[in-house]
Amino acid sequence: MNHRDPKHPQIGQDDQDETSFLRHYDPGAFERPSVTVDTALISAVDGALWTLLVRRRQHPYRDGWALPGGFVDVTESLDEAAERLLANKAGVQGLFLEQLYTFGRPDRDPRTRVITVAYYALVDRIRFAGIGTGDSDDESERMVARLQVDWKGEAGGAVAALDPEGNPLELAFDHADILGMVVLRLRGKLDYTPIGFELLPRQFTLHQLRSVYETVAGRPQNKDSFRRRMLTSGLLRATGIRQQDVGHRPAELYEFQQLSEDEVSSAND
Amino acid sequence: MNHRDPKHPQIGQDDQDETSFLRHYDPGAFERPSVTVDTALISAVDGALWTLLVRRRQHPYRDGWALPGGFVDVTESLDEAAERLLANKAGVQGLFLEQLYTFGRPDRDPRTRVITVAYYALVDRIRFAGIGTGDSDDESERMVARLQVDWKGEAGGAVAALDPEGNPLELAFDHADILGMVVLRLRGKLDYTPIGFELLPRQFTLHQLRSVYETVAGRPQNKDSFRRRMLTSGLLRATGIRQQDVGHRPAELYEFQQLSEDEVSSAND
DNA sequence: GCAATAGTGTCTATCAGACAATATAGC
DNA sequence: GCTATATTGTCTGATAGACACTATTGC
Repeated sequence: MNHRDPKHPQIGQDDQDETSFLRHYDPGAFERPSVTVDTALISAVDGALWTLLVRRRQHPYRDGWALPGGFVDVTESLDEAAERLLANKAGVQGLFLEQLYTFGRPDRDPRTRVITVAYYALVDRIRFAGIGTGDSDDESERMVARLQVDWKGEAGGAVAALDPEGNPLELAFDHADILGMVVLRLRGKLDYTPIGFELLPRQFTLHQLRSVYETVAGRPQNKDSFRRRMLTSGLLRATGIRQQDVGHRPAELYEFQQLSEDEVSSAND
Repeated sequence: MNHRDPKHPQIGQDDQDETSFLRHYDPGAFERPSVTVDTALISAVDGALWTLLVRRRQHPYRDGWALPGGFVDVTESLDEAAERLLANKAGVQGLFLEQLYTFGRPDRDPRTRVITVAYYALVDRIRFAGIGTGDSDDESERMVARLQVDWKGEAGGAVAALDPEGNPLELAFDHADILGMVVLRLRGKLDYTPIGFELLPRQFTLHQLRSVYETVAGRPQNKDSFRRRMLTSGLLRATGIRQQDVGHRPAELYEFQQLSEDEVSSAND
């Protein structure tokens, strides 16, 4: 924070007194980047990951598709900005929402320097279906898009987005990179945190849970050991309720439940 | 990116033409946050994690200690800013350097809204010793500080910094939170990425490697299985060289080497 | 009964932890 | 030889993958 760059004279070395410093501060007097928040709202449907995109109505990338986002208000935290923008643009609140990474290539926006703090949010496919068909507060056009993850041996990199018919969409800015990092993050956290449950409704079968894991991980999960792992993890609570009208033996429904350490150890009897 | 907030009129909905838009853009005309980069330079010495701090010479937190950092230049990327500031303040280049998290509480800096993109860098204890005693380009006072991680059962949270005599240091802003997140990140990546090697000189013994792992993880690592895991990982290359003057059977020195998949499989013979 | 999936029990390979035994340096 | 640590080999318990078998629904 000690900086002598003449472009930033207001926060310099020579101020002797705090109140005097604050009195002389002029926030508009030197060049600053803009800061935005962009959020990838992710769901898992039909064995693929999906996200919500907003049609751009101005340059650059006019008529292209972007992650819902916007400027950070000077009075709100980054988390609050992400919450607010997701509520405005997607009409959802209270989702799992976590900061992903900050993208700041100087040329990522041709207008001016824009640094974006990327977030991702997770939602179950039932709520996601409602979001995809609703309207934004600002009436901007929305679309759900399927993520096309074709990484070779070495994982990582940009991820394309396809419309429901399978046609590629033009993604604005570096949003394909953001989506790629979302997939990497999800895969990395899948086995060590309960993010899989955030993609499912409150009650679900073990089969549905495994399907979500396979969708996120991008590879099949062994059926037997997956069942064992989940049942002994202490993260599930059996409801005693079973599926209805499935044409085969109905599976039991489970709920996500974070147990205490005591309960975990006694659950392993 | 669709935003109607009147505080951001320059990037609005109604521009019909890109060049016209760019011509009318005025970057200084509305309220923007400042963006800084702060980097925690981390090393592992004597069974503890250490970092480099810079003495603040102005308000707020005058005479307190801060992570080396500074403003992001409008023409450079975030990674470049972190590289540049680390070179200026610590005189080191070419280290492992990775973005950590972006901290943006509106009140984290009383002067104005400052959003900081936190990075962490890793360095072996030999180079770190040189950095701690050197001088910054801007002649600001530097100190190496030991991280005191006392997390109870639930891990996470702020981490205190102690001077070499063990006295607590006053950390500026939310830098104790940044250091806490660094420790969390290191622990999370330790078993899945080769970050442990970044904390060691080019050649090292398995004992030294295990010591680094124990320092980062904050708990002992089983000696036998650690040796086995490392030797079968394909990440190590035996040099044939042995320690000198150690008063006991000298251990072999290894180097870090990322092998191809073929080499990994044949290394398991 | 048939089809389809849920759920249980068991065997095996792999790997971590524990521990014993041997090797090699300085003194 | 003595001390200290390196290095190797072996045994055991926990867990994942594989597979056989039973259970329960709609039709």
